Amino acid sequence: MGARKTWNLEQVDPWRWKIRRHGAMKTDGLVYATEEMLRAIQEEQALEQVSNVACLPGIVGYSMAMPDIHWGYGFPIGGVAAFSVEEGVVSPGGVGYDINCGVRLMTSHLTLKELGGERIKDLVSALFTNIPSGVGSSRKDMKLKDAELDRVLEQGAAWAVAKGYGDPSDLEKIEEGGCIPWADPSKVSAKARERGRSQLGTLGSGNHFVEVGVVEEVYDPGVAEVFGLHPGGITVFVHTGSRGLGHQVCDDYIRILLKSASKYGIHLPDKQLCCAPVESREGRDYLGAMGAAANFAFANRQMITHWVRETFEQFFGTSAERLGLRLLYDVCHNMAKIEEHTVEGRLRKLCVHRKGATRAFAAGHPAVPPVYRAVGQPVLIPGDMGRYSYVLVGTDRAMAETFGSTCHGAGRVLSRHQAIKSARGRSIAKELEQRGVFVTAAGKATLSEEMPEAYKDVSDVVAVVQGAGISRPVARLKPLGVMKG
DNA sequence: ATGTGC
Repeated sequence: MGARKTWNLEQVDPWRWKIRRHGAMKTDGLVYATEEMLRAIQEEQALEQVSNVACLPGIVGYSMAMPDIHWGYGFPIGGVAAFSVEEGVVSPGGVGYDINCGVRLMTSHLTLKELGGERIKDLVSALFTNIPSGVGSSRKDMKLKDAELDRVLEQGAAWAVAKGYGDPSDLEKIEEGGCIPWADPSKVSAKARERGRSQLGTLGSGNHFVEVGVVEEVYDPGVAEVFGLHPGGITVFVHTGSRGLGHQVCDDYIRILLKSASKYGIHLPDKQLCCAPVESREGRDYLGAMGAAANFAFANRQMITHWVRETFEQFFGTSAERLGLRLLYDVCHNMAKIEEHTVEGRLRKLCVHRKGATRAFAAGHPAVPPVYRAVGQPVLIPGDMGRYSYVLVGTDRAMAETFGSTCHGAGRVLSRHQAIKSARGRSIAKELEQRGVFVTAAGKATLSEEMPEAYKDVSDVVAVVQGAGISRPVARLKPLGVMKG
């Protein structure tokens, strides 16, 4: 990656830092972080990636980085960048390998009392039995035929609901209603289809998880009430994406778009930023395939939600309705979407890339479900498995400044390799149990890779987006039991 | 993230 650069960062306020436009940059970079966080970020060369993104044609506003920024393929993880639809580009590196990786949260009528003692262990074990997880996990009983897979890729979560996974009322509580309408299954390669065919309804590995938790603290009682969050209430997080299908789509289109730079005369400071004009054939094809992979991920989370409900029904011997297991919301954190935003007083059509960043639309926005429109979009921020997670809400400031975007999680501080090294000779499961969190994982190295110290303290990340005003805390959740992939 | 790296 070359010699480490000394960054000329200009502090705007305690939460914002500007990278002044230099070299081939077409706009400034804007990093949301505290001074302390910035030191760690600089060592990772993620800031060079923020500058590189600012060099791409048609960028509108700043090349931004959220406080959970770290190094990624081409674009940093935690990156937000918007491009003009007419003159700008779309880039697979700006979305990431796990297309529509995202999080959903369920609330319930259950309280801590009903999960006391050893019960949480049995519940997590039951989830582990009912939801396929781990690297290469598949469902042998469901190898989708091509026509059926096409419907998944076109309809997303609605396909799953039509098949009996969950309730039609779930759909209104998913970003985009759980369906990217411009998805084009015909742009998804045979190889990607083959990988996805038996993986629908599986969790995957790494930081993907199902987590049973409890509402520990409410910061905004009014909004929490609207979201159905009450202190002591049991919640369930589902974090997963588009599995091998989305990975293959990304791989396929990186290969295709690597040829677009010379064809369209785009200067790339880094080949990993390969991209094509939004309105070119290659650009439209990628968006179509990406939308299809996103719909696969929506269907995936919907199916897993159904099995979570079934597991709770078996475990507590009563219906999911009586348990009140209702979907609060489902957010995407690896996506590029065509959205309209007001820029310098003018309404513009933009291709907004959020890679490891969450949409955080404010109250009143038509894309916020009617039930939440008066308060704003729920923003789901999982932390590491030992500490806590947050629910935030979108703000007007986010609309004005970040194209309605905020952070997506804690962000790594140790690489997977470093984490494994530092976990050697320890039992991460035992350490977590001492902190009151029961964990189980499909992969042998997963618990080491995912141990709490491998991540920033998510409360520090949330403090930055709160301080900057681009989202507002509603509640903090504590994990009780986690099933990892 | 990933049928996980050359």
